[in-house]
Amino acid sequence: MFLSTYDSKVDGKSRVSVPAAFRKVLGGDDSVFIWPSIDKTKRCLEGGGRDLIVNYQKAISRLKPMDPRRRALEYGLLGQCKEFTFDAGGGGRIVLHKDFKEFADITDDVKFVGLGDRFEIWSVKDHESMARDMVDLAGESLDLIDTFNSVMHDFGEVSS
Amino acid sequence: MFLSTYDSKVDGKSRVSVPAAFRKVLGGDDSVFIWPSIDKTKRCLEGGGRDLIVNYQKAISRLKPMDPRRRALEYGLLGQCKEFTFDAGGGGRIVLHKDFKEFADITDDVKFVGLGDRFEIWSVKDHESMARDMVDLAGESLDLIDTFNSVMHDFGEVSS
DNA sequence: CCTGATTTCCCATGATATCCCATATCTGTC
DNA sequence: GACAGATATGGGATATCATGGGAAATCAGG
Repeated sequence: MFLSTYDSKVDGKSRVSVPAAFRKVLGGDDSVFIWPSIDKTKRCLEGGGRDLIVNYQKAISRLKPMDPRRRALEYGLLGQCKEFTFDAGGGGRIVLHKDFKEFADITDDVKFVGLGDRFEIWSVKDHESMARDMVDLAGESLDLIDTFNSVMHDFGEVSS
Repeated sequence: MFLSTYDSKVDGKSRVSVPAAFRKVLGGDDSVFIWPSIDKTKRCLEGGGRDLIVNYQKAISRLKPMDPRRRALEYGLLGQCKEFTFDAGGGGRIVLHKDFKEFADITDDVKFVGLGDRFEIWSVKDHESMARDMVDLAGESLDLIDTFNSVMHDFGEVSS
């Protein structure tokens, strides 16, 4: 699981080091998959491992071929998602392309935010305002997981 | 998987360079298969590897012989699809024939869009308007793959 | 058979991506 | 606190890719 938040920085050659903890999650794969978030409320990049993209592709391929939403997801996800191979001798770095940087307003300092099955890459400025909003909303949402946990406790513990 | 979007250009001899990343997906095969899209809402070319065309042929051959849709797919796909061999010393280029260029309104600058098991080739002009629409709709369709992932997570963990 | 058009093969070049190495910094263990 | 290993960072060398152009082979028509 991609967890926690890490600082990193984009250098003069557009290289950025993926946090070692995230690289461990990738299980030794020598590349990572990153795409501009298609959630319109977020101006950040999203990333994950090969399995995640394969799962997305499978999910998309199960939709009806002529469904406009299928096509939208194909283009918005697969058509934008790019495989980045780690710098062979440079310790877990990838080269962030110009259009990716521009999309997320990234110039130098960035935050990697682990979200479980994937992570996000934010400019520090946008991350601050976003995180402020999220913390407020998280405090108001605790009851959701309490409810979720009690439901799972009733059914999950019994069945396993 | 064919992923991401790449710029390319058709030159004065109708040659266009297939992006190196896509050529890697083809696994070293020295040709690629391209056809005019049979989806009436798209004016673009589609492409893929040999396996894809073989799979399409198999899928089509499973339809009932007298089924008009089978014949439509045969003509629209197999009857239009052409095998393009890469320029032997010219770095992954193919020669795009006149009728293919005309179908997709391609003159010079093009976009290769990876969609997982296949890719599309668009004129830059048509791609822009199409991509604009897709990005909007994609953001509203995220719940489709989130639902899929949560279902797979529930059953995947249990079975593994 | 000849000629012109078309297709395929081949080569060179500049820009960019990838590879590689060294150093600085951080983290965990004793 | 000292030390070793892991990680992050900076810079340069090399390989790859995309592009343009010409030569040679093949095809089509008279």
